[in-house]
Amino acid sequence: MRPDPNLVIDPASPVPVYRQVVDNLRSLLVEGVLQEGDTLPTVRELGMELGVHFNTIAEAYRQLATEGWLELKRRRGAVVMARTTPVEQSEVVEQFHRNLRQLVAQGRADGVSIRTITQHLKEMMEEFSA
Amino acid sequence: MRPDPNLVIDPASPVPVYRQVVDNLRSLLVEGVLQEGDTLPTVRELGMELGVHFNTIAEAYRQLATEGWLELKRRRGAVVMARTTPVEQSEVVEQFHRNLRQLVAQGRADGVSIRTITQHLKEMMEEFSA
DNA sequence: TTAATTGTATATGTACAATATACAAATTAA
DNA sequence: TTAATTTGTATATTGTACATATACAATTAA
Repeated sequence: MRPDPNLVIDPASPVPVYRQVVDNLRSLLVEGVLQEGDTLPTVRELGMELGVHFNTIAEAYRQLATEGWLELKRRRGAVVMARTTPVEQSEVVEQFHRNLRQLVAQGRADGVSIRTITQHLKEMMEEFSA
Repeated sequence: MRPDPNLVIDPASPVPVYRQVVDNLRSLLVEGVLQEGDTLPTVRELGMELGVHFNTIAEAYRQLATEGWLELKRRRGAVVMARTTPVEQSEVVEQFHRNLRQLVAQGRADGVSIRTITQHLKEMMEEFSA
């Protein structure tokens, strides 16, 4: 079975397409929407659907394979693997903190109200307890 | 006076340097660390400090000027302007939501624990009520 | 008026993103 | 077993964007 991840990519974004694909899929993997043993669409299928060349998708899959999320076999497509989460490192935490700050700042600058931001942060936290 | 923003840039990051500078400064602007009337370092000063070419800094300043944060005058340097926050738009909010999701996913994939993430999200919220 | 300081404009080298195309492996069907 | 098809891979090419070098223009100060 090939669950359609229903990705949102923005061709106008400064972030390269292959990385948008990586980021989208990583979210689904972390959240468990895509689980061990699931098979992703073929590079050609997903490329067609997103309107980009299949090599761009292949690059994204390779990146996720490097991160330990996927196993790529010829003809069998990309299969989601079991993956052990790395140990928490302070440097990574600091990077996370900086990125979060900048994301919130970007949102506020773009007009997202403090109320809305708070709401989304809260939602995000509640997903964990659930 | 020229407050030193004390920016953190990572030459190894895939995010281009000029955008790292933009993101860092935008945080300081949104948070009010840099306020109306403040003057930023000259492009050559900041470039020297960060070890990049001054044109790279100029590009960042121009970006922030486009966003309405800075006014650039020859010889007078970059001056922080009063800026009216745009009205909240649903599309922007959705983008913010996607970015937040991806940031958290990235963090979890890199080993940041749910506990740590929750802690940072909470901190961020508390900054608003303060 | 002259000199120094600063942002701007243009050109260039380099790296990376995205594609085109040919190839190799694995499955399926005859 | 063999041939055809489906897939990911490898390599080359093209275009775009990042970063720099360098010359220029404007403004301030001496």
